[in-house]
Amino acid sequence: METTVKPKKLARTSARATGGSLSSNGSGGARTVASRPTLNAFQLQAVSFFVHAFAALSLPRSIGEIYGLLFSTEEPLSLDDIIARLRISKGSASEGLRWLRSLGAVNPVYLPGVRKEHFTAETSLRKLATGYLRDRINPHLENGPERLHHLQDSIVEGAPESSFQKSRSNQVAGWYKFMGKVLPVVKALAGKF
Amino acid sequence: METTVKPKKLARTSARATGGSLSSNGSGGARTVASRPTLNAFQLQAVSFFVHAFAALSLPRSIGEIYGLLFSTEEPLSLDDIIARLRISKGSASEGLRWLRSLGAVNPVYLPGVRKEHFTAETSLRKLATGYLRDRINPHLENGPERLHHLQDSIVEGAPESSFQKSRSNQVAGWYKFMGKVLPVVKALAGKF
DNA sequence: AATTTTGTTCAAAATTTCTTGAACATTCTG
DNA sequence: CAGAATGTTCAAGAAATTTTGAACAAAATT
Repeated sequence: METTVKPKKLARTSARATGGSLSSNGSGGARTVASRPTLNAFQLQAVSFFVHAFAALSLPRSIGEIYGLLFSTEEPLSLDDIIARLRISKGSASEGLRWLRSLGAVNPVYLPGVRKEHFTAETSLRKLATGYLRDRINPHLENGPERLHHLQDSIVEGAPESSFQKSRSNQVAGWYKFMGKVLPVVKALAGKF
Repeated sequence: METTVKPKKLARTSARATGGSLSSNGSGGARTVASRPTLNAFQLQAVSFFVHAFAALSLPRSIGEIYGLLFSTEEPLSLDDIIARLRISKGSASEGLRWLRSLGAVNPVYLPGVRKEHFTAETSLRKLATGYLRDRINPHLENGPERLHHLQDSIVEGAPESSFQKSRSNQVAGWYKFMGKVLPVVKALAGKF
């Protein structure tokens, strides 16, 4: 009957196989510009790995797939390469690439004489962490001071509960201070990897 | 035309007002055990605050609401108190409370002579962070070594791309080391708030 | 033991998020 | 410039998650 607590994502149904229809190719990857729509064993593992890892951050599978493919491929790949290899739609690939690019998780590569834009994966943890914090965490922290003020302004001076409420407000203020302390440390540590 | 990048959640439609139908009550909160279904200004702000904050972690709004209510209420509240005040279903309240409890974000309070289980919010950042890391992050890190091995095992020794693939594997190994370094530091810093 | 109180579970409904695919915009090539 | 190549956008469909509500289980009271 499973009486144990199961704090995962409150999920109940959940299920979306990592598989799909990614064909594997004995060995070959891309050559100069790549175009053959198969993944080698390493690429398959990498895609699976990053789909899982990105899911931990509640990011869509397509983004994990794209990053995993680029991470595991030495040659720069174009939008069409990605579409052909991962069998995802143009729309997903385009939006996914944009997201990764804005984060700094993917680098454009200029290939002389080649029209299509090509990309490789950024693997510097410092850059990845910085980009993620900048795009996904900071936006939530920025209006922090304002939100804290809202909280403080809603306290009725003199009311019996005001003392309790003030201590809670201070608690929140402390959390913001914590974020201010911990984020730089994380970035500094990330720089070493 | 907004040509600027907008890496948020890839959301396009999105919209679910924070408001809802939480009635505000001039001043009064709960008395001893609470049961009047209104929120004071401070509680309203707190609920809004935590719904927003939890959303940053992709957690459902009901969980943010419950934690926000408990955080902003001095008296312990029961399941029915929460339902009445937040106007959410029994199911949501029950599952949300279970999730918060298993994380350690909510503490059961024993009130002599009272049947219903009552709860207060845990506000120690150390406990909150520890619980979150334990329940949401560690599970993803635990099978890390195994996943890393899969990656390494898929490398074909001697193949021209094996050198590249090995360097990528090492990259991943480094990331796991980073997590091993940074998590303890975060916990240690959290202890001070 | 029957009844009431309290809390959990889960199928169905509501909502949100993601993917697709085709239309559109833009840039390059001949 | 016309046509082709490349890439973006977004409405509609598909899929996943969250919420609801009622049935069920467990514990306490009479």
